[in-house]
Amino acid sequence: MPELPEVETVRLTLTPQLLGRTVRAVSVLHPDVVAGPGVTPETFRERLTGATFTALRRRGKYLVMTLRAPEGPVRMILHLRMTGRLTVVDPREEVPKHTHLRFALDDGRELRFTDPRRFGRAHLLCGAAVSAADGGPKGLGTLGPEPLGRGFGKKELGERLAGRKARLKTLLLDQTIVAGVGNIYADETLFRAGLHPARRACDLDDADVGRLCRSLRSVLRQAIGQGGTTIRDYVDGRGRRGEFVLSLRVYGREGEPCVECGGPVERAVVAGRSTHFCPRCQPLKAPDGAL
DNA sequence: CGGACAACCTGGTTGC
DNA sequence: TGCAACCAGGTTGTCC
Repeated sequence: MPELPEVETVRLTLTPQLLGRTVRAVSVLHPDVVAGPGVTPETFRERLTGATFTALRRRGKYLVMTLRAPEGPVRMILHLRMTGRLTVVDPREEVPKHTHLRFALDDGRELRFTDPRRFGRAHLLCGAAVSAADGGPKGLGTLGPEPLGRGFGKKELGERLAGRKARLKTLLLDQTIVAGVGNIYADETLFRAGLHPARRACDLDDADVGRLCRSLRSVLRQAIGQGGTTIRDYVDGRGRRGEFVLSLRVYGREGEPCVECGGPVERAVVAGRSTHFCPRCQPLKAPDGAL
């Protein structure tokens, strides 16, 4: 599923293929996937036709594309949700089922957005709305800090978790605490930090927060280095699968031996999500004999 | 604030 | 072989 490392990989692989390219034609094959103030499939097509890609950025799980058009700047904000794919291909390639957007580019190639479950959205902002602070999809405005950002560290994470009674899994999935973490990287982070997913944030000591922060950042960085995680649907902007799936230590490994202690990895529902962990390496309570 | 749950969707898997 | 039930999970919204 596209989480921060997958969206970052899509951004990295699309950037050289899109920067400086001009959109020659746009097809909206399903009206539900376009969104934004007053945006219809017709205005979406009109505003993007003739526009040139000038920047691709990422914020949390959102991909933010800025374009320059004769009528002024345009911003397209995409969220892939669960099964969204964004790829640049040869237009002669067969158009897959559930392709909702097609952008013909001036170099003869084509940007496609494909999403079987149709949860993903392409949000369009034009003119003054591009620079407005409150523009774009709701979730974008309330995002917490970027976990790989320069200012982010143990101190900031600790402040955001301070006094919270909710479970760690819940808070890692909360995009207003920290941006970009989903089910896979929440589980992988907690395993590497040796913290049980159902632990209450307010119970953590200083060292726990430090390990949580370091684990979060190292897991995300390593996953970006391996092109993200492909369980089933995810591919990058060139159609390649993510290799971090080979580095997963608990996600999807229910019943298999823990890579640290050899005990079986367990699965439980925490925060309404399938949650994978090693009960021995991630104890909920301190072992007997500890102070 | 915290937690539970439904809704949005389709495809894949499981169980009978 | 067929078919129904269930599950996957990011986000929003509702309710207690």
